[in-house]
Amino acid sequence: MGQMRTNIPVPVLRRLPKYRSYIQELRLRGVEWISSQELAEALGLTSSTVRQDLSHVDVEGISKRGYKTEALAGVLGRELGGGRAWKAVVVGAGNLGCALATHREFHEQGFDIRGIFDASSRVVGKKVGAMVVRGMDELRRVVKGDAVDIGILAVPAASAQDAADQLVAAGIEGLLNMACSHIRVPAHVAVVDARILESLQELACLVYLARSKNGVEAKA
Amino acid sequence: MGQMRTNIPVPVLRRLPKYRSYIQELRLRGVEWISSQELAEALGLTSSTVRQDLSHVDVEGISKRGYKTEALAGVLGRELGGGRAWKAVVVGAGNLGCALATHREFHEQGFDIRGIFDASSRVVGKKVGAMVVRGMDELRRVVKGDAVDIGILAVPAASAQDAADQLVAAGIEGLLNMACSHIRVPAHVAVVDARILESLQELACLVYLARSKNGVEAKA
DNA sequence: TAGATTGTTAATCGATTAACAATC
DNA sequence: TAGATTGTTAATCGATTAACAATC
Repeated sequence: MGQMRTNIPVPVLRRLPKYRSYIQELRLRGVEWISSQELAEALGLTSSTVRQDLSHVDVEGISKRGYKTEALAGVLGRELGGGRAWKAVVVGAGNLGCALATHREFHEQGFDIRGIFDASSRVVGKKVGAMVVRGMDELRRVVKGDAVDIGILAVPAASAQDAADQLVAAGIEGLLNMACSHIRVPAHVAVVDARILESLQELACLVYLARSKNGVEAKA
Repeated sequence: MGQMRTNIPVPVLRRLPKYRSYIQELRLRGVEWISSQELAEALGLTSSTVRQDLSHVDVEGISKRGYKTEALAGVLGRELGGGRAWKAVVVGAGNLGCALATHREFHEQGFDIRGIFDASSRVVGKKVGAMVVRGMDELRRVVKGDAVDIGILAVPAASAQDAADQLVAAGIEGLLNMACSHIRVPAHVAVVDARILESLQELACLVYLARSKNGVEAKA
């Protein structure tokens, strides 16, 4: 089984997917070697940061040539996928929940969506890809029975805490919170906030900043 | 018009939405005052961090009582919304694109989706909420005509760069990239990666870490 | 060989935390 | 008043960057 390192600093961990997607692109273009300098330029980092980051990962570069893209792609895939298929369920069968439940890239990256659930009887029974939306009363059985690791929370902010409680009660170990809402869980459950709205707000701040730097007043 | 500060450190900026959603919840519960200590406990921070963070924002606490939730909610809303409606378009009318185009919370938080576009003639004309999917040939006219600020990129990784290029050519100033793919843009265009897959991977790492800490071997 | 590039150690920078006087 | 809590300054911690010997 692939070894996932557990001692990589979070900032590094967050950059690894960036490296991977860029390396993937390079491989498609037939590029076989890449230096820390080139990687840094492409991703907006310093070559120092790149070399430090890659030192956390089981790959060796070669002086004067850099890193082999094939080796990098392999090791980053193993590192990030954790070498295993993670099982997940989606709670909330609105537009976003359905989109996530059928998102191909999740499956390609080792996340296996085992079901989609919704509290509303109006959507229970609806087909979503190859799945059928089930009621929350079935959540526990599926999570326990399939040994599901992760719950993806795609419900409105107002029901996020309630849905989270049910997932935790069902025995889930990790929660991806798509809602823009603070949820509380016991210490043994990991939570990551997807922060879509927050990303949009960050972007708005950046645009605003860029405009004021250029002395341009806001449009309109 | 609301003043958005442009000199707030990024880590602080990223925590502000967390404060806001929690404060929002407190207000619904009728809580009028909150201390830095209580905020810190609820959000998993230190009271020191909370006070430092709030010092970047135009709000004053009162000794022995803390901060007024109403004042906090107001100032955080202004700070994050930027006091203006940002105009955005969505490119990519797959599940994710449609979900984002009709996402209520975006509108509530001051993001006005002015259109949804797709390169495939098979989906052009499809209804998405109150909108109709348009072809990429109309993108430029809409972006220029409506003075659209932001483009939301919800296309497959393989077409992300191409779609980004078209948005940039149309005159967009900021890009929210939902694809797990590295895109390059001119320096005057801001990009924020939504990192959904990455969040899921981070979560998997956390779950893995928690298990190994507890000496529990991976399930199955 | 000479020059480029790695891996790693040391220096810098910035964020978080601790501490405490001011104040309600 | 006495005690709690802010706002802010100083100390600590960790991440990023610079520098450079090793090496291809």
